[in-house]
Amino acid sequence: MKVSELAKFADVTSETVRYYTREGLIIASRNPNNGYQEYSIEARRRLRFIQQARELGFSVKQIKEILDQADSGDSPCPLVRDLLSQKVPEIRQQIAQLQSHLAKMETALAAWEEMADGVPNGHSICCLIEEWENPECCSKGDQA
Amino acid sequence: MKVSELAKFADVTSETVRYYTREGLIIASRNPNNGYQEYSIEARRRLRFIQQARELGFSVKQIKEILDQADSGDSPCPLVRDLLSQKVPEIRQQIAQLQSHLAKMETALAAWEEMADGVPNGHSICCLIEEWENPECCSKGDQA
DNA sequence: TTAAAACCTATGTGTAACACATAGGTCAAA
DNA sequence: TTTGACCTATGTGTTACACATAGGTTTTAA
Repeated sequence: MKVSELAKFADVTSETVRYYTREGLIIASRNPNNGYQEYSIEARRRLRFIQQARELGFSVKQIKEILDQADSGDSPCPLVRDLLSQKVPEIRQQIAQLQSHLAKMETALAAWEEMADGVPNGHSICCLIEEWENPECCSKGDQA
Repeated sequence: MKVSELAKFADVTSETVRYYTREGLIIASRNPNNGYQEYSIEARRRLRFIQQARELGFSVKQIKEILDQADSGDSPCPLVRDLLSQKVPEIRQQIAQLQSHLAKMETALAAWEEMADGVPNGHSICCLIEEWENPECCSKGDQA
């Protein structure tokens, strides 16, 4: 199958297929008549594998390592387990950070409901942001 | 103050200070004797503002818009509120996605505890990933 | 049959927010 | 005075593609 056929099959763009091919994650042969890329059923399986691994949070580089290991005949499973258990605490931290952001943003938005819009006055740009950790400046008539 | 002094003050690298300066978020004058960048107290305030806005999840580009608006004498507060209320649902979705990832990863890791490492066998690369949505293939002695 | 539409190719650029390297000028201390 | 720590500008690398360009190929429709 050609690039766009494989792409449609996996619901990605042709660019993505070409990218994975360039990076060596998918192997293609050449149609000698026109130089087009030719993908086999095997390529389709690999692309699905790549998608699942991406969904699990692996980077393209890491997936290449996994595929290379599998291609060389070794079991990639220990590597996969290793990478994944490293990733779990990272994800946890990302979630915690986002939740903290979200809480701050919601607090700020709620506090700003009844605050007037300050005009920049030389020592303050936007008190909404500058005082967002203790939003009180604007409500005291501290405007320009 | 010079680049590295400002950087130390705000606990960022000199590169970051230079980057913000290049992008026009911070304004510096030139020391005519040696061509060095000279930052004022005002620059320090702006840098702190930038850091707080970044912590709130604003992009550098958005912060530039906010600063430009403030510099032109208009209140940036409506813009800030607008951007922030757009951001809240995005963050929510990011959190949901990460939590879904995390759950999948933890399920997979737990299921893999007792599974043998499969060796790639032509129709499977790493069943840990390929079957991670219903992890059962490996436990059935489905190895090479 | 032919011409246009739709595909393919390779190459290069852009994205976000910096980090790092290079090459060379400047300044403070020993 | 020399050495080390600073500064300058410029260019490259990062991630995972998307998009543009220029040109060859294949398919479809008039």
